[in-house]
Amino acid sequence: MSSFDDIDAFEAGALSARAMAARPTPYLDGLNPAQREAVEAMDGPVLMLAGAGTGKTRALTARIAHLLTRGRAQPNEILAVTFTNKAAREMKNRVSGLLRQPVEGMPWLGTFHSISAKLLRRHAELVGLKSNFTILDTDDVQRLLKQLIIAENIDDKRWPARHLAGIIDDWKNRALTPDKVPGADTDAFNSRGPELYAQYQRRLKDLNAVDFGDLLLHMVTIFRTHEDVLAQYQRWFRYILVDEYQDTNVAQYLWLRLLAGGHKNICCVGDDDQSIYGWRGAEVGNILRFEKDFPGAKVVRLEQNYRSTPHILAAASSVIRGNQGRLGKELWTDAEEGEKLRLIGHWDGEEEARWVGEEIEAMQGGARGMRPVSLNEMAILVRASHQMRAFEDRFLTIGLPYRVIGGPRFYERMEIRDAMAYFRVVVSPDDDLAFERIVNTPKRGLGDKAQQTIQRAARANGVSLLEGARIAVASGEIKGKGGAALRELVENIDRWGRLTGDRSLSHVELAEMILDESGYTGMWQNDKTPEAPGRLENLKELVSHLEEFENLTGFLEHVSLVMDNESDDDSPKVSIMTLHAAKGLEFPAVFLPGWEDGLFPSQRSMDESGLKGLEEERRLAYVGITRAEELCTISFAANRRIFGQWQSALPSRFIDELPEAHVDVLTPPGLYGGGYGAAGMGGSRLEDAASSANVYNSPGWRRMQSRGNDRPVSQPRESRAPVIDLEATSRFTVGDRVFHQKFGYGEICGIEGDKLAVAFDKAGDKNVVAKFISPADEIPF
DNA sequence: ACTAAACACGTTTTT
DNA sequence: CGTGTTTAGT
Repeated sequence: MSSFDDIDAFEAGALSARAMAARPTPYLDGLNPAQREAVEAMDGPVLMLAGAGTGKTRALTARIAHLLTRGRAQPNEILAVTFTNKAAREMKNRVSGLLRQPVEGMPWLGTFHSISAKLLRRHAELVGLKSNFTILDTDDVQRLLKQLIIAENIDDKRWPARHLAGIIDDWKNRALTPDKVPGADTDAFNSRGPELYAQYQRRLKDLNAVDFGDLLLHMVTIFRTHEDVLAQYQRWFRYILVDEYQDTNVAQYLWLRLLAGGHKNICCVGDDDQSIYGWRGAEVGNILRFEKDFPGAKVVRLEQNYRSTPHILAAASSVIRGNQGRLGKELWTDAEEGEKLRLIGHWDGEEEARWVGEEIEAMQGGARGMRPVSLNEMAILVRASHQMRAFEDRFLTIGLPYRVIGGPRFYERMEIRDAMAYFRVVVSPDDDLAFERIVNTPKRGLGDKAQQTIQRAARANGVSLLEGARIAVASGEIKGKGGAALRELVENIDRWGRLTGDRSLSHVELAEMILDESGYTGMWQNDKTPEAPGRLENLKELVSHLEEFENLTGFLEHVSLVMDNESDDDSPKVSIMTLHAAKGLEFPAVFLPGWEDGLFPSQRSMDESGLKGLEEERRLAYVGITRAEELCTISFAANRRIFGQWQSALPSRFIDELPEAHVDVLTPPGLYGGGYGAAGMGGSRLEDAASSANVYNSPGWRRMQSRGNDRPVSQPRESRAPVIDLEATSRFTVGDRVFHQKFGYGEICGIEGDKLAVAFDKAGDKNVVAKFISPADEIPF
């Protein structure tokens, strides 16, 4: 609602622009020649091919600083697009750091989605929407599609909504509106795909809603059909910068090409070797084709790596060499040799987790003559999120602090979505999806029958569900207990809605009031399940997040687009995340577990996309290795429990592609002499080495031996960790009822040192560090 | 209408 | 194995 109003203000900037031309350029100091070239080539198309750790963000931010300092553009005339909110945030911070002033005036630095949302709110009417449209998340989308599928009498067992959601998303990524779906795709979803897609779009329009894909696609449509609007923005955005260009899909590509079409001042930064989002529509082709799309483009290669040791770089480039059709880059560094990569095989996934835990503790203490490494400097990068559990379980029992990045998202939790639905209904009373979600949560005695009555009343009168409910109550169609509860709900929503404009009540207080008076918090307070306290805790956190926003509307917009949860807790913790989530990050010490064929490279990826899939997996391996600055440890397990079934696997084929000269092989005797069956059978020399080398030079192994493998279960008194927090245990006695964040409720059956033996109701017997346990009656709220 | 118990199903990766 | 979803029983 703001940025375009200052279009005139900018014209007045010409004078100050001239004044700025003479300004110093400290941000250029310390750039290498390639970076400098990319920064100083301001006009015309530029492709910056930036390998991992080559100072890409530095060059990008310096370029923005340069454009501003040279007076080429005002802060609000630069369009800078990233993929993640994290990247956008970082860029904002770094630009303001360079300029030594806040860049509040860069409203067009953000993700494709957030910028598109901003634009679409201005021009919504051009695609038949109102500017206060709601942005649906995947959950909303699937519920909507399910309704459509059922209404069409399609068996939603055989044709699940999530499947259709995937197909439609794919079409949108390829910028295909329902009328443009190609003939080859018409057999999708039992031949009903295109038809359902069209219906879905109509339904979205009725609901005044969009999904993620629409944010981009609607803007592309508007740019294509309204020359004046496009021209306006082509003039307005004088310079365009794009981060992670290798990850753009067709819709994003068109979006960019349209906007850059006038002056062609577009600078794309990317690395074809780090393209890992092909499965969600990213087209590596976009980056490979850049010079054709923008003739005369300047191509700059950033190849000097400032992040990793030569060993790490050698391993990374040895792996990525296996891919065809690369633009070709060779990373080099001035850094010291450092340590070789380490490779270790384990008997099973649990042992792997145990070993990594020991190793992390050893490194914290400064093992192998290496400096002590803080937990913040270590990360475990997995292929698939289900691998995280083994590590979480292990770290929980030994009391090793960890943080999961990108795990189950805060805003995707049920209680948060419920609370948000309440806010949505209050802010926009015709948000039917939100109303549907909360009408019987908490239980108000409104079952299927009552809800159908509401639907009918709404449809018959052409009004929203909320109004339908009002009518159904007034006409006496819904009577009794449910009717009374529904009347109260409707009146409450009205009242809360009036209070949004009330100055004497802050939106935070209003939110608390809504959750309280609706009976929603009460519902969880009365809930006896183990997760209820956690949910109440989350609601509390939600309310506290609200304080950072002006009002409920601003908060809702933020949440629908910025689904990431940055935690402000910076106490030292090991990070656990997927390889995808790790892109763009770096850590002194990196663990890469689960290098087994089928898991990594993922079988599914290879089945679905063949060689292309395998190559993307290989790029993922490249991304993983290049996250490491000093030490990179790769591991695999011979056996893994998946779906409750034990399965054995071969070491990843990527292990064969590691350069022997740069890798140390460690092996625990659990595998020695054939324990790891298939290793010797025609595998690579590294694999052979992995089953025969000894491991006694590994500090993690030494610790493992001296303590016994199942330390927490039968810990010898003598070898107990020196720091025992007896205070933590003193508040408990045997027989107490206690609560644990992950394991739920239980009863103490033993105390030893700072550990408690607890018989959990659901999770069974566990030994847990006392600081993770609280008395059962000391539960939040 | 709500609860408990059986049951199927699934694990990439995300704005 | 764990979760979420459908079914049968109150």
